Amino acid sequence: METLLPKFDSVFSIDCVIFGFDDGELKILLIERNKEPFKDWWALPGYIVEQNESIDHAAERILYELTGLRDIYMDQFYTFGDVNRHPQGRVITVAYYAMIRLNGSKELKPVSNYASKAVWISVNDHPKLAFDHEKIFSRGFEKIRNKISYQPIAFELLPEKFTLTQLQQLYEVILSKKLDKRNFRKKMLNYGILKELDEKQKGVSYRAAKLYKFDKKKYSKLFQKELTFGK
Amino acid sequence: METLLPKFDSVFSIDCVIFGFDDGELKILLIERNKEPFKDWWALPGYIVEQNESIDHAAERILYELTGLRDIYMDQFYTFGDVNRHPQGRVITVAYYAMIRLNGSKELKPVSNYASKAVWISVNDHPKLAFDHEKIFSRGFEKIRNKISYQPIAFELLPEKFTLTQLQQLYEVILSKKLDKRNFRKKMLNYGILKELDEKQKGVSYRAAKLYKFDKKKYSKLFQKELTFGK
DNA sequence: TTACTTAGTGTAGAATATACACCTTATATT
DNA sequence: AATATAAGGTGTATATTCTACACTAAGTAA
Repeated sequence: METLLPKFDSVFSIDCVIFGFDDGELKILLIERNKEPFKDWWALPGYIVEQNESIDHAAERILYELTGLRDIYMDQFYTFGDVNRHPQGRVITVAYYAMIRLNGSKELKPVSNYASKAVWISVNDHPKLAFDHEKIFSRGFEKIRNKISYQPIAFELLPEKFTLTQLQQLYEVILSKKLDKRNFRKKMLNYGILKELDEKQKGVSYRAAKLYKFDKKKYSKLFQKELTFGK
Repeated sequence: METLLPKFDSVFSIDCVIFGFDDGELKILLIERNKEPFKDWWALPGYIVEQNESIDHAAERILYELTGLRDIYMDQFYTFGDVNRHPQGRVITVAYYAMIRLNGSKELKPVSNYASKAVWISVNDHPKLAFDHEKIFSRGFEKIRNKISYQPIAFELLPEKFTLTQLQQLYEVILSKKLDKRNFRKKMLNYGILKELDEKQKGVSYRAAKLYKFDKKKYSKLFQKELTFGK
């Protein structure tokens, strides 16, 4: 174990709150640190922004290194800049969230040099986190909870083909409350951004549900109109 | 990697989009730079974050240095981290917005070392800005436009006592559209966050309007309920 | 065939949003 | 005093959206 705390100037880092949905549960990707400080603690995946990369690029890189996934929608949500948030010096971190499809089990890549492992852990049952990562996580969760209320971002978390019940379950875990089935379906179908497929769920031991696809074109038409106060 | 975090020649800065409302116009506070790069250009007020201050503190400090105002509500809205956004090196900037009351003319303090003057300029008619400040400004404007649709933040911009017409004008300039007088009043009064005063406007050459005050207590009760999707 | 489990559907009432025009009141002018 | 001017202030009918609520249909497993 190292004891000497090095001195350094200000550093930028990125931390990622990466959400996945599987088996009715909302999960986040956590790593186990293999370095001081907070060695052996769980933490959000994150790393230093390199000198010649944009912060968006850094976020994508970190996601890629951990999951092998590219071209995932990521959004910056807050920057944490308290003086003492990192015990070794001044580190300001820009937090991003991402939402990715976990089709069954999505294997995680062996992780580079700063983590011994990376796992998907249920948001409702996650361990204590290093640094101020609990704060970052909560804020990220809050962010998607708010966002889902006015933009159906939830599709990012579902497989390409999904049932309305799966969609509703996802809303329910993000919002932490039960929704009415009929009202939910009415509202979703009314948006006109779902395409009904000629296909049904397979491998279930009860009546199979219709599958739907998300219609990206209609989505952008609908939701790029800005929010309005009304006349 | 060892415990030593890499040392980069990176700098954090804060940039502020400071809104004011006066005489029916929405304004922002701009400075004229007296240093290279972008000497003599207009820019958003901003400065380097010091080693031992939080980013929130830095934002407040910058606002104070320019306006002499403290305890103003400021909110971080986005962090800009493109590699080449600053011609002299890597500068990542955290952008904040603030809204302040301009009662008639609010005099600005003589500005410290990085600006020759600071002035209020109408948002609809502002000069070209240095760095990527146009992008920062637009994003900040967008932010308050969205926010005002679900939280009546506009009160920050008005004098303590105001008329409903003033409030409506402010909404109109932020949203860039005309609103219906009766519907606007109905909605605002329904929120229950306005206190009608026993006082009228003075110094106008027509029928004076009733003055209202913003009721902070009722506001927090009402708007701390989070946004919901409904049942 | 029966039991089980989830899929799928409609309607009525409440609340909210929208469209729309005229009289009132205070001041300034003659 | 009378008149002109300019903004203040108000109500109602219609459309739209939100909410609450319960049963039948379809497929699978025993």
